Amino acid sequence: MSPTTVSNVLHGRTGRMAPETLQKVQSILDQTRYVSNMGAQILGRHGSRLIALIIAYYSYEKESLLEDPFVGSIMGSVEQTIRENGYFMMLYNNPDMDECLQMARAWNIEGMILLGAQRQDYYRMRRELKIPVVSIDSCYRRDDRGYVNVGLQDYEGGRIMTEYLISQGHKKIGYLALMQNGTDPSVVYLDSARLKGYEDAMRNHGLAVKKEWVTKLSTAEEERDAQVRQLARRRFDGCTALFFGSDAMALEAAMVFRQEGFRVPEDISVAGFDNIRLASRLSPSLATVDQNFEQKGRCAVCELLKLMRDPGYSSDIRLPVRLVPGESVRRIG
Amino acid sequence: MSPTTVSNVLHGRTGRMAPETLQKVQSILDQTRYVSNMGAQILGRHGSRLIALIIAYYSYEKESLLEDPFVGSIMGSVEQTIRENGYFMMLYNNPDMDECLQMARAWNIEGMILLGAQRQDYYRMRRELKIPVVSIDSCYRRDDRGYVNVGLQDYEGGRIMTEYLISQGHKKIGYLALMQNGTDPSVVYLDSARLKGYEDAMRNHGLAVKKEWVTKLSTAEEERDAQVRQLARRRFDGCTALFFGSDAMALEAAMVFRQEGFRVPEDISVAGFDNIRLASRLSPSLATVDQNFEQKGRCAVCELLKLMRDPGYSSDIRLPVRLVPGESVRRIG
DNA sequence: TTGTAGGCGTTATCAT
DNA sequence: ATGATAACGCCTACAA
Repeated sequence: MSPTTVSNVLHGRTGRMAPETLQKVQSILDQTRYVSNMGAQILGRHGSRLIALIIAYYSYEKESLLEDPFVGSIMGSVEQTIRENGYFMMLYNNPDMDECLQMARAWNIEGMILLGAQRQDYYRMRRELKIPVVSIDSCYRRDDRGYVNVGLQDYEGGRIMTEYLISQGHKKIGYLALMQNGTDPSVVYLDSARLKGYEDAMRNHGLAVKKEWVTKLSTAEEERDAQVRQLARRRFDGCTALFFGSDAMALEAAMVFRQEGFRVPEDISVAGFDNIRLASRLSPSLATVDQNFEQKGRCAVCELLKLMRDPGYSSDIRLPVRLVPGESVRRIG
Repeated sequence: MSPTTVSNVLHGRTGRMAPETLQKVQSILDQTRYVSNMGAQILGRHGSRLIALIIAYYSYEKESLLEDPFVGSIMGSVEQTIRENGYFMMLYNNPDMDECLQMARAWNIEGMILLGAQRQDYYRMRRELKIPVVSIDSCYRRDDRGYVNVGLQDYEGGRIMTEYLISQGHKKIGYLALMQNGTDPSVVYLDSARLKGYEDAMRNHGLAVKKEWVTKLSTAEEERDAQVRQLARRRFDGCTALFFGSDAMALEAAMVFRQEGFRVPEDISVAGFDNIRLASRLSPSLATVDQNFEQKGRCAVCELLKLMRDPGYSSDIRLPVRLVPGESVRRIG
C-alpha cells in the first residue's frame, strides 16, 4: 500500500480506485483513528488552516478587556465560525504589530482578523504578510479601497438614540464617549461617527449643542469617575438627558449619579450604546442602541473566507443598529 | 554556511563557535527578519509550543457563554500567560471530546487546559494524548491522584455568605443555583460544595433548612425566570434572604422580583457569587462572594507549565474567596 | 489503479 | 568549529 493511495483516499480522489482498496484503506484509517499531522501539512502544501484573531487593544483603551462582553463575544463567535468552516483559531492578544507579524509568519497563518487595531496596522499586515485580513470596528476612510472592515452603523446609532431622547421631550442632551484623537480629518472614527449622528439629529430638530455638553471621557476608570462626578455636581450643565458611548459607561455613570444624590431617570435620563445582556435586566432598564456582537464576529469570519477565496474581494460592511427604549429615560415636558 | 550552524545560533549553542561566524549569522538573521517555521518545528523536534484551551460547556449549560464574563476572563488571562511563557494558544470551543482529541493530535498540542469539562474527560485526555492537562473548576473526588485542577474554595464561599446573611439578622435563607446531578456520591460538585457551606453555616447557628428553600435552578433562561417568578408569588416561601449561585442569576432574579412588585432589599435581600465587575456598580450594590477570574486563568497555565516540566507533578489548588457586603442585603431584626 | 522520488524547514547525530 | 545527512509526515508530479 503506497502513501499516494492513502493520500487519495484522504482527499476524496476515489474516482478510479478499486472499491476493495478504498474499503481497506478506510477501515485502517478508522481503526487507527488516523489524524493528519498539521506540522507536515504546513510544510508540504503551503496551507496551515490557521486563522489568527489578533486582539490589539492597548490596556489603557480597554482596561477591563478580559471581562468585556464585547471582546468575549467576538472571541467566541469568531472561534465558532472558524471551526465550523474547517479552520483552526490562534488567539493572539498583543498590540505589538511586530510580534503579530512574527507569529503569523511562524505559523503560516492563512487569514487574520484584527480587533482593536489601527487603520495603518491593517495595511501593514496585508502588505507584509500578503494574506487576507479583515478588521473589526476599525476607523476607515471614505476613499479606502481593498479595505475589508466589519463595522457598525455608528452614525445611525447616534442619530436614532438622539431622536428618541428628543421624542421624549428632551432638548438639552449631552454626549459622552471615549473619543480617539483623530489627526487625519478624512478618517472617520467610530465615536466621531456616533457624535456626528447626535449633532445632526440635534440640528435637524432645531436644537443647539452647547460645547460643554460633549465630553471626551477618559480611558482610565478613576478619571472617568471624577469626570462624571464633576458633571453631576455641575447639575449636568443643564442637560436633562445624557447619551453615553457604551452601556458599561452609562451604568458606571448612573452609579456615580446615585451616589451624588440624583435619581435615574427622575433627575437625569441616561442612555447607552451596545445593548449588553444586563441592560434589560436592570431596574431601571437601560435605554440603549442594540448591536449584535456575535453577528459581528461571524460576519468578520465570513468576509475573511470570501477574501481568501477571491483576493480581489472588497467590502465595507456596516451592521445594523436598533433602538432599545428603556426606563432610564424619562418622558418630560 | 550550513543549516546546523544556523540552528546552533538560533538555539544559543554558541559556546565553541567562531565569533565572526556568529556575527555573520546573526546579522543575516536580523536583516532578513528570520522567523522559524513552526510547521517544520513540529515535524523536526517533537514539540509545537502549542497549548490548547478547550471550552467544553454544552450550550445548555452556559447559554450566554459568549458574553459570560467568567469565560471571557479565562480566555484572556490564559492567552496572556501562555504567550508570556513563549507558547501559543489554540482556542477550541467544542464539547465533543473526540474532536478535541483529533485536534490535539493533529497539532501535536503540548499541553491542554480544560474548561467546563467533566471529570472523566480529564482522564480520557491524559490517557489518550499522554500530554499534561489541567482542568478549571472540574468537580473532583477526594481520592483523585494525579488530577490537576484549579478550583475555588466553594464550600468556604457558601459558608461565609450564609454567615454574613445570618449576621445581618436573617434566619430564613434560601439557596438557589444550577446544580449538576451527582450520580457518584464521592464526587464533589462545585455547586454542591457551596450548598454544603450554606447548610453547615445554617446548622452551626442552630437554624433549620426547609426543603423548599433549596432550589435547583434550570439552565434555560425562561424556565429559570418562571421559577423565580413563582417563588416571588409564593412570597419567597417565607425567606427574608436569597443566596444565588452566581451574580448573573441574582441580578436576573432581582429584576423579576421588581417586576412582581417587590423591592430589593426592602422586601427581599439578595446575594450572589462571583463579584462580576458590575456587581459593585449597580444600585443597590450586590452582596457577593468575590473570586478572581483572571487569577484562575493564570494559575491554570502555571500549573500546566509545572506539569509539563515534571510529569509526576500533582496538585489540587483551591483559590481563595472573599466576602463582599452590599446594599442588596438589608439588616433586619 | 498504484508506486516512487523529491521537497517542504528544522533538528539531531555523526563526521570532518 | 563547521558540515553532511537522515529523519519528521505529507503532498505532488511523474513513472509504471
